[in-house]
Amino acid sequence: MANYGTDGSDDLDWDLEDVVVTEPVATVSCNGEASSSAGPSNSNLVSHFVGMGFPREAVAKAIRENGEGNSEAILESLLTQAALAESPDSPECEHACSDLFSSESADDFIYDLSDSDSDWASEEKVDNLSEKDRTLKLLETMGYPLDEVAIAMDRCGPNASIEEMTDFLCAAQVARSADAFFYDREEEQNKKRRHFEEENRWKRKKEKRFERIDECDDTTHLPNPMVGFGLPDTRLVVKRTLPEAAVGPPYFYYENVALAPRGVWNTIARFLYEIEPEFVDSKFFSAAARKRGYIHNLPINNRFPLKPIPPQTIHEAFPSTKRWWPAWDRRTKLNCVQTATASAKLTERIRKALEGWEDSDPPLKVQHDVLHECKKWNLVWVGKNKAAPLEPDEIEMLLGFPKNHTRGGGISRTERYRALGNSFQVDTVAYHLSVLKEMFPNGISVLSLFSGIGGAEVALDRLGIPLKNVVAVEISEASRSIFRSWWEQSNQKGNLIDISDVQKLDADKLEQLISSFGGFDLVVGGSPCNNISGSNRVSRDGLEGKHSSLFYDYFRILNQVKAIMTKT
DNA sequence: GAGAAGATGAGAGGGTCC
DNA sequence: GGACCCTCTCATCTTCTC
Repeated sequence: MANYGTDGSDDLDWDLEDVVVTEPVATVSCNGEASSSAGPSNSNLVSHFVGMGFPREAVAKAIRENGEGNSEAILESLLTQAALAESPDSPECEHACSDLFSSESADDFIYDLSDSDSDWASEEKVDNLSEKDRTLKLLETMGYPLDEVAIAMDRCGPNASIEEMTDFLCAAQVARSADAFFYDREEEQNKKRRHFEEENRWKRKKEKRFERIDECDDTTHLPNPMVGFGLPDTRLVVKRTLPEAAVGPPYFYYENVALAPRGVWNTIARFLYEIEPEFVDSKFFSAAARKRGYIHNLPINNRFPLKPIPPQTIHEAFPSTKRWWPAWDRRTKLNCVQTATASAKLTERIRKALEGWEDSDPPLKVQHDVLHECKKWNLVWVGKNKAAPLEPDEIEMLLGFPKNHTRGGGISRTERYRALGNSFQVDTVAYHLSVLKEMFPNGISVLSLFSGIGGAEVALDRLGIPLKNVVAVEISEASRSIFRSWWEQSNQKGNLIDISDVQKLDADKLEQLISSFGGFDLVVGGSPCNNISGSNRVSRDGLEGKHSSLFYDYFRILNQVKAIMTKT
């Protein structure tokens, strides 16, 4: 049920709104000649602004002043005109203000007083009060809020008459109403501006789309469902022939977010031998979605999944949540695990929103809002009305890492979330890399760029492929520490070399590494997505962004490795 | 000062309706 | 086919806390 104000202020706002709506027309219509000047050449523009609610004459004037080509300036001018027409100094507003002191209003006060039979109005009691208290009670009985009366008494002094006090209170109310009025007008203007901008945005979008069609179609069509070149237990229907330049050695495997800005995947593919990306959503491998694109030169026949098959639904992954899961939350899979997590304040707001609906489902609006937050932040139900973000160890499980993979060793909770949010989904990657098992029974040498917490290495290890040599390049000290810790704990027999920055990995260093290892069998990595991810609200600059431009280092290093290995 | 917590949209694709 | 709405997204920046 909606709550309405009880102090009468709503009525006041409605009255003012009625006055306001009529004013711009009356004021602007003074320029009657303007309407005829809007010639046929700009009739569409006139219709456009008239459609937004501006008077035709005002539109014509604004077009004359700003020119047809500058629609934003026209809008500004129209908004300014409307604001001036409704300013408190204008005669129209004075009229509106004077209404507040009209006889009708006074009648209301009288009615209130005469009709009052409360104890407050009892003559006997009033007689017993001090002069100040009597004034206060009288004004309150007249309908003024107590706190405002107190302020008025303070400002007007103890000896002020009732008339002086009512003058002060009326003036305060008028001022407040004017504020509300201007706020409303501002809102209305903002609404118009938003509407205008939205329309322009769509226009630009449409134009861009046609421009693109004219030039070349740089759109990447994401498959729906996003199953890549095939899933376990499904018949492979995809056949591909790699360009000659793409054929290994070494094999390479590149990963990034699927939902990149337009043109990004085309550019990546262009640099990586024109190989078609394989777009896969990890929800087909686990209980959480993770839409990623992979470009690789691996065979795609005879892949097999990691065993045991991980939980495929939320309830399989977190059975204890089933008890608390509301029937109206029909999620079976979680959304993409990201680097940030929900705040305690949010989960508190959810709890409070659901309290009071013990015996029935909350209203649809509440359900909708709560579900929106649950999906956005990947919340699960851990108690009555208690939604909670995933714990880091739960995310480790969802992503296919061993329990406590990121825990301890000086790694903070925030660093764990960040590192996990940036990593591979191990089961998905392992499915693609599984074809290497037959080829490298005695072990594999891996150049792991942007290695993070070692998703690729964990996948190879879980596939049973021995890690002979691993050169891991990762800028985050925390991630390097996590990976090295896993390497030591999992009793790896091979060599691990870690390097802190891909930009330090030049041709000389690569030559040195290749000569000591006899070459790399696999170059794997997912370059930073910071400037590509849809979650980035500040610098989604695509492949030219500060972080994501490191893709070109992946390309550079891969080419250098190929060149050096061909030479030797 | 470092780490944690909290607040902050926009862009792109897909679905639905007309 | 276009308009509109909904959903989803490997994040970033500021403020708070210790």
